Amino acid sequence: MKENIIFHIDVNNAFLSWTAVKLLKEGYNKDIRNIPSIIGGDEESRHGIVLAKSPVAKKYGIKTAETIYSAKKKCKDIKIFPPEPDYYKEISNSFMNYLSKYTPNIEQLSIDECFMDMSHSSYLYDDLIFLAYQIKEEVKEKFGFTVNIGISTSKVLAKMASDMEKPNKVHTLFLEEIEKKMWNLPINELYMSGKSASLKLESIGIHTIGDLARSEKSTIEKLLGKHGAMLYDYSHGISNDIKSKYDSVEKSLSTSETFKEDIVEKNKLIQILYKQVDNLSKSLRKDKLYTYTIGISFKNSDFKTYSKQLTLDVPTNSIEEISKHIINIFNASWKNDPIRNMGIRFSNLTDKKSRQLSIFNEDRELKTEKLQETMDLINDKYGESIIRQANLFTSPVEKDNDN
DNA sequence: TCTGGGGTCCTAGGACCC
DNA sequence: TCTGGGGTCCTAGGACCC
Repeated sequence: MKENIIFHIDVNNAFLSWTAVKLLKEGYNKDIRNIPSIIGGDEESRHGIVLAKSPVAKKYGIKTAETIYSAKKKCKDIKIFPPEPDYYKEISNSFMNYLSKYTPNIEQLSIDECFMDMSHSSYLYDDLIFLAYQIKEEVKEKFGFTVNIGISTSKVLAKMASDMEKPNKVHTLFLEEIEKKMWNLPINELYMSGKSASLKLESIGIHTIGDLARSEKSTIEKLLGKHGAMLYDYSHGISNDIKSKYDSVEKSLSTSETFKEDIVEKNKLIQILYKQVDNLSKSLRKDKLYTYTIGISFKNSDFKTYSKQLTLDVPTNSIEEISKHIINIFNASWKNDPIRNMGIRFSNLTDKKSRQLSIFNEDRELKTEKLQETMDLINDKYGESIIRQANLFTSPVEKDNDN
């Protein structure tokens, strides 16, 4: 039997590279990959974090997800460019589409990375490494950005490999290489060993991936539970179970928004919830899905988060019904505190087949669904939601507005 | 002029059942 | 006065990823 061969392909500084390519195409005189630059959200609307950085910015110690405020302190000449999500999606799609010509077994892990299962390709082993170099060059030629390609026999090792030296590199990380190439890395560079797990591991003297690999699995499991057992296995290159977000059916849908200013008015919050229900339930209906569980989450001015959810007996995707529950959940959970960020989430999703219609309401429900479908169609055609439920326009009556 | 948004999975504790 | 044990479902919160 042939061994598994997995490629992990990762775009170098994806958002920044993609914006760089776009700017060059538009005639911009600089390649922003070669200057201290970042892609960052708008500070004014409190979206001020670093989404991607150039290698030069990295040299200043700027990290992804830190505040733009602090990035500016590290480098006062930093150039900041806004993210362009629609453009990124477009370029990601054509990139993935291009890669899929090499294998049908391609698994997109996020907007800028994927696994390619090359096990059943007709290429010979040595040719596969050559092929990786070829793909890397072709991508650069065709799209104008560079990638890293990691090659191994499992997803975890392929992912660890593509993360090694950047940019524009191909790395292998086969089992016999992990001791030399991976065990000397600090523990927080192991995939899925984040801040919390790494800190706990450090506390018992585990500083490198090798330290973890040489420890007792049972000790790690006691410390970190199931997650610990998984990390231990990862340190030995065992496991093939990174799950793909894009291929499988969605397990939950959510949306959330950070406000320009904290909101304390109940009516405003409720209006925002209605808007979120309108949008998110549309995705539900578009995918022909129904949700059992509906929830709201809050982040207040102190950055504390809390949430409340409700599971229904009969799943739904009706804007009317979801709105009704959302209001109840809101009333039962909002602590009257100033809210910085609020969002809703649908989970426990199901498709129509497994759904049980309650017998008595079946007729009415089907009619409502038909109506909703028609409304979605019209709204799709004319852009914005020109037809909406009446309750989206009228402010709910609130008598107790004093506390 | 601090700190996004969209996901997945796990855990601890409570309710409820037999 | 006593108060098992196994299972399922649900909730809230948190860790982790890009």
